[in-house]
Amino acid sequence: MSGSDLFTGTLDILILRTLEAEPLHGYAIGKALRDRSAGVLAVEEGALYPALHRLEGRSLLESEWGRTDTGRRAKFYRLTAGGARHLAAESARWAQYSDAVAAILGRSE
Amino acid sequence: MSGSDLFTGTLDILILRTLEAEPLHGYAIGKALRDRSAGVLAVEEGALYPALHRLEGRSLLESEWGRTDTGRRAKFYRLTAGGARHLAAESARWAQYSDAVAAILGRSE
DNA sequence: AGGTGATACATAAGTGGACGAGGTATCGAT
DNA sequence: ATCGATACCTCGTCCACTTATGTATCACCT
Repeated sequence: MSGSDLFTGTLDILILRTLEAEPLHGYAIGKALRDRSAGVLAVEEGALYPALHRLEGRSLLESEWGRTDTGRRAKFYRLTAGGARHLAAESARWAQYSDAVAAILGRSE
Repeated sequence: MSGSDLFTGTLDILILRTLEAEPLHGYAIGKALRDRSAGVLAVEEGALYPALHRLEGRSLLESEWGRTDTGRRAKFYRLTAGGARHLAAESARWAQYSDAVAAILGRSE
């Protein structure tokens, strides 16, 4: 409970969503999430890579080794059709869930 | 993965928030959350009671045996000062986090 | 030449919360 | 008398996340 950890279960959707626009390699996904959230979504590597393997194991992602712009070796992940479906479903579930929590917590204004 | 399970870490705040208005007993807390969220927040008893004990162990809650309106024996939980502080902090963290997730997921736009 | 920091991947041990399934007991209603 | 709802509890299991550690390459600085 370091105060900056993720709420379990959200990482998968965040990854899938990040890959919806374009294939990216793992490290770039972590960086993208951190940047786009101004540091709020600080994904630890020890959570990120297992998550990617997990998602690939469920065929929600596919991977392929390649090279970055700067010529570095990296594994690129791409969303599968199943992954897109899963993202849509889980994304809806998250929306419903966070609305419910917000309703309980009450708007802070 | 029943499709209605909680996102780990949110249960504590939901409980604390529910007790902010008035002391309630465990079973009533679960029911309140389920009712106020139209069934979205379905708290299993196997998660609820351990959570209450956990929170009491951290002195965020205090408990006392009593009787319900209908005369049934029940353990009533009350928010402590520390619990209120914890709720405020974690509630803010949740707001920040869910906003970040919403920004990534890009809903409502 | 050596050191540092960022990039890029990976796994292992440990923590801890939620689930599922079981249990006890009381009460009102059928 | 049994059933469903109320009200509590705990145990085993699973699994996501943390922390720590490891490999390796590359740019940059001194």
